[in-house]
Amino acid sequence: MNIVQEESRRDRKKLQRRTLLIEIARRFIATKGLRSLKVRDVADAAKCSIGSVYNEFGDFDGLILTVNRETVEALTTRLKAVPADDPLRQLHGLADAYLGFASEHANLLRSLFEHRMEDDRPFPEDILAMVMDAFALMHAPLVRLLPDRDPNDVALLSRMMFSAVHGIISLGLEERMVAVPPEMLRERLAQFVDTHLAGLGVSRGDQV
Amino acid sequence: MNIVQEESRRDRKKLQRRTLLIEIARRFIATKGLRSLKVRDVADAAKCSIGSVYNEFGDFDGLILTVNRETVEALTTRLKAVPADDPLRQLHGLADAYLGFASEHANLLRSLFEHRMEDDRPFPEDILAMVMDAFALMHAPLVRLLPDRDPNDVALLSRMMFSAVHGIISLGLEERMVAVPPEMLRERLAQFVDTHLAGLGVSRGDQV
DNA sequence: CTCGAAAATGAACATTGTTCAAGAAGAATC
DNA sequence: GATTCTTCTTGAACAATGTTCATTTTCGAG
Repeated sequence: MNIVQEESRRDRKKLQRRTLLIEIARRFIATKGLRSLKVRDVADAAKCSIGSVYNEFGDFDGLILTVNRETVEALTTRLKAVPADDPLRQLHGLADAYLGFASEHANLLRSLFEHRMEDDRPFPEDILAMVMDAFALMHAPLVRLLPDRDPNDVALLSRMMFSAVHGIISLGLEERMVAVPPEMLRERLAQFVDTHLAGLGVSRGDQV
Repeated sequence: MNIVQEESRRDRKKLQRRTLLIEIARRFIATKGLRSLKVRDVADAAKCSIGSVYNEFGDFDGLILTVNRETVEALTTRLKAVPADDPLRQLHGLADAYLGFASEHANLLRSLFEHRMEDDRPFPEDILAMVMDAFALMHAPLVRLLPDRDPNDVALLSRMMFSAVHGIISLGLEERMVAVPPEMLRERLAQFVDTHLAGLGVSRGDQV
C-alpha cells in the first residue's frame, strides 16, 4: 500500500470532476452573473448528482468561494506579469492590467467583491490575504518613486491608490450607473494615475 | 364625490402601512445586510400578510429598490448640506460627508451598489439618475477651482474623483479585506483629496 | 343598508439550497 | 477471485423563501 504519492484512479477522477465543476460554475458566473448560479444547473451540466457537488464543496458558498479564489489567483498572476523595470511604467501597467482583467471578467470580479457569506460566517482568511497581496503590488514601485517617504506612509498610499483605481474601474464598468464612458476609461485611468503621482511630487522624469 | 384632494381614511392607512413596511425593510437591511431580508419577516414585523407586501411593491425587488431609492435621497440630502462657500472646503466636505454616510449606513449603501435585479430586468432609470446626480455634486466646486479647464474635462474629472473616493471608502469600510485601517480612513481620505488636487495644479491658497 | 370596487389574506405553488439513507464503486485483504 | 471495508454517488425528501390567486374582508358611494 502506497500511502503518499500514488495517484489512484479514484483520486484522478475526483480531481477531474472537481475541475469540471469549477469550470462550469465559473462559466455560469462569468456569463450570467453570480445570482444566476444554481446547484442544479451545475450538477446537470456536469452530468452528476446534486449530492456530488455538496460532497466536493461542502455547500454552495464553498463552490462560489473556490471560483473566487481562482479569480484572485488569475488576477494576481496578471498583475505580477507587469514589467517591473521602470516604476512609473509599472504603476500604469498595474492599473491597466487591472482594468483589462476587470473588463474581460467583470462578473467574476464582482463575484469576488460582492459575494456575502450565508448567515454571519466569516470571510475566508486565505482569500482575504490573497486580495491584500494583490493590492500590495503597487507598493514596490511606489517605494522606488518615493524613496524619502516613511515606508508606512507609502504602504498606506499604495493601498489608497489601489482602492481608488478599483473604485474608478468598478463603477466605470458598471453598465448601469456609468460613471465614466467606457471608451475613455483607459486613458482617463492613466490620467488619474499621473495626476495623483504629480500630487505626490513625482514628475514624469523622476525615474530611478 | 371628491376626486382630487380628499385623503380618504383608506389612503391614509395605505400610506401609513407602506411607510411602515419600508421602515422595517430598511432596518433589516441596515442591521443584517440585504441577504437577510425576507418577505415573511417583513410581513410578520408589520403584522400583515405576505400578499400585502406584494400588493404594495409588486415584487421583492420593488421593496428593495424603494429602500435603495430613499438611501440615495438621504445621501444626496447629506451631500447637498455641505457648505458651498469655499470650493476646496466643499470638496473635502463632500468626501467627508460621503464617508460619514457610508460608515453610518454601510449596509444600506452596499444594498444600493450591490443589488442585482432578478433575471435581466433593467436597473431603474430614476435611481440611476439620482446616483449620477449625487456624483455630479463634485462638479461645481471643481469648476471653480479649475476655471481654465475644458468643462467637459472637469465633468469627467469630478466623476473620476468621486469614483475614486467611493472606492477608497467602500473598500476601506469593508471589515473583511480592510484596505485601510478605519481610524485612519478619515484623515487619509482628506490627504487623498489634497494630493489629487495638488496633482491638478490646485494649491491650498488657490481659493476664489 | 346595500352594493361594488378595492384591499387583505394565507394556502398553495415554484424555485432552490441542503440533508441523508441506501446503494454503487473501488481498494484492501486473504 | 471472493470477501470485506471504505468511500463515493445518488436522488428522493426536506427546508427556506419568493410568488400567485381565489376567497374573504373592508369600506366608501349611492
